[in-house]
Amino acid sequence: MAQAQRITPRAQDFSEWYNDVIMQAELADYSPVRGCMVIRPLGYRIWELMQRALDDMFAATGHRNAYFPVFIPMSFLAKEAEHVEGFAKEVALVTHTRLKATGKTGAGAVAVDPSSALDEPLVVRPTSETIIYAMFAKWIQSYRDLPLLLNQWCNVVRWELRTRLFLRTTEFLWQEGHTAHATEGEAEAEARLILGIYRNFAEEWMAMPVLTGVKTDSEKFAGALRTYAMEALMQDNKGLQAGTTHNLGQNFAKAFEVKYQTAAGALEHVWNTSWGVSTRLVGGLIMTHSDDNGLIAPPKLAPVQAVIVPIWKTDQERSQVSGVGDQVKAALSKAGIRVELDLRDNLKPGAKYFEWEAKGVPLRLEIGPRDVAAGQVVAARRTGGKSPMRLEGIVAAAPAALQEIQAGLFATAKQRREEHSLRGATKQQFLEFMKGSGGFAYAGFCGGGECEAAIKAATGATIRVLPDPEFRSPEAPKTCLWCDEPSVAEAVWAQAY
RNA sequence: CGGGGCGUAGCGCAGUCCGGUAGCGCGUCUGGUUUGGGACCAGAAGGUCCCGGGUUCAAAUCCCGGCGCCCCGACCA
Repeated sequence: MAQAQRITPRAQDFSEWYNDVIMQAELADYSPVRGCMVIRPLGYRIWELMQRALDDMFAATGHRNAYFPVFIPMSFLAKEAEHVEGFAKEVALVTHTRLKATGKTGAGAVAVDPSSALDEPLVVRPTSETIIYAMFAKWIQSYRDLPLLLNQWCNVVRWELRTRLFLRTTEFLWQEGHTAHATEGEAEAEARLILGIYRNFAEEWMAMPVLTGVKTDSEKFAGALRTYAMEALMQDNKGLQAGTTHNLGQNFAKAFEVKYQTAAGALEHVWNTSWGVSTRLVGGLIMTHSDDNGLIAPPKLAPVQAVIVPIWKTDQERSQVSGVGDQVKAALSKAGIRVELDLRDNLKPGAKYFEWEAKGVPLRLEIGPRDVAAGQVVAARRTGGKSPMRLEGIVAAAPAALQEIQAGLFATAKQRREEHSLRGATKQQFLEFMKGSGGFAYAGFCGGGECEAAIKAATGATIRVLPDPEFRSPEAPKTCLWCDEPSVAEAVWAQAY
């Protein structure tokens, strides 16, 4: 009996499981360059579906897309003090513009042409605040030019020491929104608005429950006044920062002289925001839903939402079930479902089941001679369960099943998160929690960076977020988890990616 | 950047300790029989054994030096 390669079970080794799922679902592959990955068609399709949904939401709230260059003058990065410090250790530089042939063969056939050194090296963007606000300075003169609401979809490079497919790669894809406003209040409202969009996207499209809130100083974006984030809990009970929005205050406006004239005639610096989500979301999607059989894609983001697997013995049966398969495919396709009909005859049906399961397809429709005779298909859900589905009502029943799967994934993930959340713990309980299964621990925080650092040193856990009101515990904690001084805010702690 | 593991056919591995002409499973190709949960038979193709140097009559195997990748920790979305 031929057995394809198995996926390492989650319980045995979560990291290996994660890599196995990606490889077997053919979402991505390692590149010849360390820390970089190739996103394969199936993985890229998920990203495209994410892009489309988010892009529509950005557009609906008045944002427009633009594109800024990948190369940034090195001097730009130095203009905002905190920002440089944050990124200096991980920027890639372009220092030369030419190679030359050496006349040798093999690896030494080309070499850097020393005469082509750039006077000022170019930074490969790790993020685009500097180049974008340099341009904003040109474009913004009057309060009539505000707000300026831009977004760009692009790649960025951060020279990470330790990489993981989708979660942290040297080059990754993302969107970065950049806005300029007349007042602090408007910038603050923008940062909160986008955080809400991110949360909505995570919950409604990814079926991934998130906590939202504000980051502490030690975790905020380099150069920001305040950073907001959404945080999700993965199946290994580690937190994942899934998106951030920043109120940049006037830090960059001052560094890049982005000024506007008010209605009263005064000259003032603008207030900026920036915000982003990346291909890391694909990693979050994988680690939220998938199981030991492979990927589970939430229907709304599944590249293939339904696959039809015909089953036959004789040629006559084959043409019969294929014919019905064609009809079902056409009908579902017309109903807006992304559907495939798997007519390969070199694989037995069972082999196809395993393959499509590994690839995360939410709904499988099996059609055999007995089903044709009965006027039905057998509908198997990726999340478990098989049941007959009448052919006549299939254009309604299939979308309904997909909706149920989508809702079920969210409910399951949310329940798991709650089961791995600890509220009102003592210091001792907290330590045991972090040493044990881990998860989100809610506790009082004195606001001191020393306590934050001490807890990180002791447990590896960091404050993921000071949660927004709707996520806070019914009763506010009165004292700091670590030092017992009065608590200034409830904090959510977790070991995180 | 430290610790661990690994580098042999497209993929997963054995062979390395103890040197002697390159193996297994899966996949691929051809033909046939199959198909309601990973098909079977027969045949075939496919390898700079990570790279460089050394020892030896002889190196995947021993010695020296590199490189790469994965996993774990410190730093980060």
